[in-house]
Amino acid sequence: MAWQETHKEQSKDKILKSAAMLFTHHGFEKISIDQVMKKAELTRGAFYSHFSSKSDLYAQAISKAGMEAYKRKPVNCPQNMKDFAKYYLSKEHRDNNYQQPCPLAFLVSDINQQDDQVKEVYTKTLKAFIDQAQSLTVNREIALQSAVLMIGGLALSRALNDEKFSDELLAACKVGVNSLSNKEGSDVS
Amino acid sequence: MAWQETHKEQSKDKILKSAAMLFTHHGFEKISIDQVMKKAELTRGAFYSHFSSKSDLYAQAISKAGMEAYKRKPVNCPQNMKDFAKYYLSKEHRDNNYQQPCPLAFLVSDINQQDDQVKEVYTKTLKAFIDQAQSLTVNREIALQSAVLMIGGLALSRALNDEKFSDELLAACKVGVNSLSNKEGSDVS
DNA sequence: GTCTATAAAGGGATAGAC
DNA sequence: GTCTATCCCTTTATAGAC
Repeated sequence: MAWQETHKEQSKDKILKSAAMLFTHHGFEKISIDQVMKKAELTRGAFYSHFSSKSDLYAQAISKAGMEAYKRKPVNCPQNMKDFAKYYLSKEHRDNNYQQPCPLAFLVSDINQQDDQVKEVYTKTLKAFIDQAQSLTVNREIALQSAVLMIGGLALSRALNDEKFSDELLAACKVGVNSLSNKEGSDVS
Repeated sequence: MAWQETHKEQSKDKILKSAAMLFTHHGFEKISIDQVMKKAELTRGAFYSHFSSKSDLYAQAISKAGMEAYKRKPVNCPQNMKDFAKYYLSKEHRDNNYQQPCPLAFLVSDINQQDDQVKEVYTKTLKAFIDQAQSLTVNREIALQSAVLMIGGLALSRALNDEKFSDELLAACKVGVNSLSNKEGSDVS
């Protein structure tokens, strides 16, 4: 028999999904609890039956967004680094055309301002991201460098108001990830 | 005869210096105009004689912090990419031990939430950063990749609550920048 | 130009009815 | 568990004296 969500679990899930999207796109400070609850089709007062604070919501929302994307799932995940980078470093991802963009890139400099619960969740998510990269390249150092090129490249590209420059940056990062993967095996550092 | 700052220019300069440090360390939203003015040893009311809004201050503060660091200055700037990366990807930089850290890394995901004036200033600063990198590596694509490894690596390292992991990430980025520089000339992609 | 005082708005969190 | 109403604090921005 299929899993039945209770009413409370459904509400919490809607709040988390709304929060993940809003926070990722606009950052922690720019989004109010009221906006999150409105998007979840609830009212402010109901919020504290599910979460102890706005910060608690932030941590759980990042966890949900990140773990759904990077938890080991053999099906429906990229089969090599080139595909991973192409998907990740796309203009669509940069231009908010993914429904749930990657919180690692979109929120990277937000995290340092938050409490330890949030930092913990972010750290776990980055580790999952790097595990996924490492499963595609074997070499850990290359996985780390590729992760920085992808997450850092996407984050930087989003901060620019010069589209040509931003495109150039994304392209250079894709080339960088590909050449890192290609050199693997050829030299053992 | 030496340059004489007027009283007004001195005040504005103190405000900008205070704002650059506070914003870079704590982000735009976490810092109030009051905090900036207190650090500059002035009061809130005086603020609007110098700036039209908090956002205006943000743009000018980022510009000051960034341009002082990356405007072409033949003296006192790194002579090769390895030294540049060593200085930039240091634990001291990550751990807030530089008086004026790099706004490109510390604020990267903050910028997308701001108005176009701020994005414009950030874009100019990144271009100056990349020009400096390019003057040390010649090849533009390598300069772009090195910039992402440095800025993205530093930004990511600051978001983690696992110090060993963070150290490992910084180290991998340093290695990455160095191997990019070393391969230059050897292959013409 | 700088100060004190205050207007005006927004948002986190809580109280109590249903 | 969810609702409405509200407390309370912070913060941006402005007014007016000096």
